[in-house]
Amino acid sequence: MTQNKRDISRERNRMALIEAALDCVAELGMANTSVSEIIGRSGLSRGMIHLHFNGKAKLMEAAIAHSSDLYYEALDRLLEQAGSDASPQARIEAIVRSDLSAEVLNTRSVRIWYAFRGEAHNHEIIRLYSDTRHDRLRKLIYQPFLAIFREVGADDPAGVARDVTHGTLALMEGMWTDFLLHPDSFDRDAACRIVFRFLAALCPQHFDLPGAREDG
Amino acid sequence: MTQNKRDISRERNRMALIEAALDCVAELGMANTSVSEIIGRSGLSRGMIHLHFNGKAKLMEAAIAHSSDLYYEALDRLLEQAGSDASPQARIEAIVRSDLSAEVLNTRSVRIWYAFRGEAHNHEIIRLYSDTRHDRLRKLIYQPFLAIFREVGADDPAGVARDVTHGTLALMEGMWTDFLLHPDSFDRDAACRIVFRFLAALCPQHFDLPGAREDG
DNA sequence: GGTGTAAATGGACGACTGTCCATTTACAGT
DNA sequence: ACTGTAAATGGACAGTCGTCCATTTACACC
Repeated sequence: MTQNKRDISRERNRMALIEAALDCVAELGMANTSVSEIIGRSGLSRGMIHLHFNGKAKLMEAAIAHSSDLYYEALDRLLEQAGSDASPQARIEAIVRSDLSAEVLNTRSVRIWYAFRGEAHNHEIIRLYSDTRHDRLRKLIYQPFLAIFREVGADDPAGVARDVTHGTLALMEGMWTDFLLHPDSFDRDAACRIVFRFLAALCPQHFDLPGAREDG
Repeated sequence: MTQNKRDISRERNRMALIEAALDCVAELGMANTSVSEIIGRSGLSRGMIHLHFNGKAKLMEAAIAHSSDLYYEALDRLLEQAGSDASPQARIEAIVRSDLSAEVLNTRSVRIWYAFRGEAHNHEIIRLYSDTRHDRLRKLIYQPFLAIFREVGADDPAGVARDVTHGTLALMEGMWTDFLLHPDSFDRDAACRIVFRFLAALCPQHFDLPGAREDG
């Protein structure tokens, strides 16, 4: 068998350390995440971090990688169940709704994400994962926008799609920040509505929200 | 005289500690900002932090307060020179341009801001200053939007203005994040253009950018 | 100039940090 | 059941953390 009782135990302990580290970051922040805290939460012994990761720094790198994986998995799951053969506007809507859903955007995930990013300039790896995540989301949303602006015969569909993609990502980023600072009063529906109101104004034929454009 | 040589020296040292602390946060992040580092940068002696602030925690609180003041001052200065008797759309434009200008948004300021906010949930004071800053910006931008949507006779001008204000702030927030992660490749003009493109789509009569709306 | 008082110094202090290794434990293969 | 090997333990270790205070310095007032 490829999975010994040993290997299973090893892998389980490895993951326990990563999860404990992420819990720690979410609750206490980067500054207060110590080896002792992580060990205490995992219930394992002190030497495990050095054994599995060769030090705290490498553990944190594994933690950011895992955190990124969790984000992708949740996003993919939601997008898959939304259907991939939908219209461009439906795909964009699904992405926005997924990115702002409770499964992807919650207290734990947002705190971890901002804690890591607050230290991005000190750790190459964090920047790398941050960029990868951003690029992937950008590509996912750029294609449908490009299709839309080609369809309506825009002068420079690629340019417009690029700008609108950039703006839409910035909008979602801002909504994440809102959630970080006020998780209790945050209104997911309102956040979606505002994003769609902006998109409806930019392409009323595709996101036909009544009253999106109040002027003109 | 109200300002002794002593008082001046005292105040100068106090500020030196705050500035050193902010430099530290900007360069090393919250996690690596230690008393020793701050002292080293300020050139003062170890006991000064306890003497002036009664501990590191209080010094950091003073630092976030000072950082917030710097933001307001720079923003006010730019808005004042833009003129306050301008049209609603000109005022909004001035706010957006100021918030994305080099004076307000630079490597130091953005790193400090995100470092503090990454730990917001641990420190009541940080959340307080973050909220205050956000509220102030929101009010500054809400009024002109309200004027615009009243002027065009929107069904629910207050509601629309609220949503558009929310979205515009989120957009700017997203642009700040872009700058944090890629200060070298960040394009201020492009960032402004994208914000205005979105606003032009929402109210074409007021932000008449050619080609803002490609569809409809 | 002498004196009182506040500012400033810098080292001592215990607590805690992350690393690492000698030891123990437990599973896999024979 | 025995043995070899990898996993896991938990304490020792040097280094750094933030706090605090006895001492020195320097200014303001008389």
